[in-house]
Amino acid sequence: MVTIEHPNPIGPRIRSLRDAMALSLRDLAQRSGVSAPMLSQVERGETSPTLAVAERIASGLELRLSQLLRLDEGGQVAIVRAGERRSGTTGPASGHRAEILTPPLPGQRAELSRHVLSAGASTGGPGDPPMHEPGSRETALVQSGRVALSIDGERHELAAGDCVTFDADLPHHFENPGSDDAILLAVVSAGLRRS
Amino acid sequence: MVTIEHPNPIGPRIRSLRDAMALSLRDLAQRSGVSAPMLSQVERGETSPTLAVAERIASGLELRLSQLLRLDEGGQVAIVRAGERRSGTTGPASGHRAEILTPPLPGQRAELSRHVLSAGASTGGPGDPPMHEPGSRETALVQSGRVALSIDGERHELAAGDCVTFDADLPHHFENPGSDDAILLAVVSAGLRRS
DNA sequence: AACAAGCGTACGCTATAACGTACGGACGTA
DNA sequence: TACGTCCGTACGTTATAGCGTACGCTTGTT
Repeated sequence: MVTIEHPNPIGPRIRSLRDAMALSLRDLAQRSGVSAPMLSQVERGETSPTLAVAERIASGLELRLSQLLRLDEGGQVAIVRAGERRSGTTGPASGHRAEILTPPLPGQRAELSRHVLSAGASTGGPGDPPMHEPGSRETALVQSGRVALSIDGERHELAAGDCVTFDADLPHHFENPGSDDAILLAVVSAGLRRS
Repeated sequence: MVTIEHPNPIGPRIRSLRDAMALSLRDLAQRSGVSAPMLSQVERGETSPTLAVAERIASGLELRLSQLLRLDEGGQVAIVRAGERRSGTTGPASGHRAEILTPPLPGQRAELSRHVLSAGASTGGPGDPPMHEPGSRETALVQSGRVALSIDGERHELAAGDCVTFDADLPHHFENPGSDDAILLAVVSAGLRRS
């Protein structure tokens, strides 16, 4: 009999939960409505049960199926420590320093980054192409200093504490017209529709 | 072909997510490695896929299977309306002050808020229901002080500059174990679109 | 109007899930 | 030692998952 491999090895988890509840295969079969031989095959990884059966097994273990699955999903909390930030893209001859604060997870819904602009520095130029995919939105919070956002042919002055939200797929850049460093936190949300 | 009834009608959910992503059955088939006719049967409730196939379908929709299942688990999520957050003080005998920095625009993709926790204060308690809709994710940046995140039965210690990302639809809260105020910026990404 | 492309689903076939029965081993009791 | 009970798993059978092919419908283009 071949062992089926699938990303979430639910079988050992079911067995350990069953043992913790001091149940035999026949006990759990009675509670869940799934046959004992079937439970044995699932626990040993010999077969992949259907969702309908898996829900019954979870119910026999007094869990919802999503809870049962989550027990084997490690690492869904991702912490990026202060010293582990990734450097972002910065403009040429820059004065623009960027750090990405969120982890590089696949399917990450929003990216948080921190930007420092020296006096006179800019995140890009008027002719730069948009750096984000269609449909994405950006929110930027000015933590200190002053910045000007140029987008869609308009210039917007922002002071510390101001928060701006705009379509990130339009050409845009920030610049620091002041004499001190400006610090920005930027949140970019993935576009609504992606192909 | 008889329609199979099972407790979690995942089929319509898959179809609405697929539509929201503007994918055809053949598109999703390519992304997930599950055949288009099979996807059609699953969406129409004609068959219960195995866990192995269900995980591949979820992956094609850029979700973990537990996330996909949670979307249809009614009664597990209580949503706190924006108006309640905007009052600025939440939690009993609080010491927790919150400000929402992003505008209340319809269809807002990510919400940015700032939280101040006094020494010993907490954003909620262990028994609180989850505050965000299924599928949403949260990123929190500790700007100053220290906080502990409790989620899914685990506690994570965070220092100034640390950034944590997690499933916001699971019950969670932050607390300040230190002797000084802690300041958090939180980004919550909109959950998946629902019909 | 004719044609092509894309779509969702019907159908037939194969592989496997899921069950019921029965086996062998371990353990407890007389 | 012999017997009964409980356990997990092997095996054969049936039901169904899962695939590939092809159909009919809709839409867009020429």
